[in-house]
Amino acid sequence: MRYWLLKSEPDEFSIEQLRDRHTEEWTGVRNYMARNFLREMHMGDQFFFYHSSCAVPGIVGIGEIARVAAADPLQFEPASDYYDPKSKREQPRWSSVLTRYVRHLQPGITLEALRAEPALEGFVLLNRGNRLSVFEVPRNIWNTILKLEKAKQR
DNA sequence: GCCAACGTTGGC
DNA sequence: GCCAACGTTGGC
Repeated sequence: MRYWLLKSEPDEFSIEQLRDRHTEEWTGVRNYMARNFLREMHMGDQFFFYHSSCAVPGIVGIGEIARVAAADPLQFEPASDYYDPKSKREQPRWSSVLTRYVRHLQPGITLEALRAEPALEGFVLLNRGNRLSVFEVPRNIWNTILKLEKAKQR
């Protein structure tokens, strides 16, 4: 099993919405590196749900992959912001996975707190200028972040 | 709202 | 295939 991080602006789609709907198609990824990661995901892989471009950015919860990548339906919807007129149905350019809610982190781990943790030095998320919205989380980093969550419960 | 970082586009 | 211009992301 592999671990991932998925970013979303909570104004667009939040962890609360994923909790309420149980599952949701993770659409709208329009970057080739991010898309390639989506295509590597397996059923049961877990991911950190990250809230970006908001008052307190950070990791807010955990989800899992409920279905492997398939054609992102929005690329064929002319009315969608994510419409891609160059994508062909015979060979779709963009992919989406089905995500399922697992749990909130309690408490969430803010970007500020992540940056303050020496063990996380070198984690892609914290790299200067990182804009990728989908990437892998190494197992040791995953475990470190879960330990941080536990430590903050005391 | 600013701006650094960086991916993408398109002219050549 | 190079690379300048442009657009987007995302923290602050």
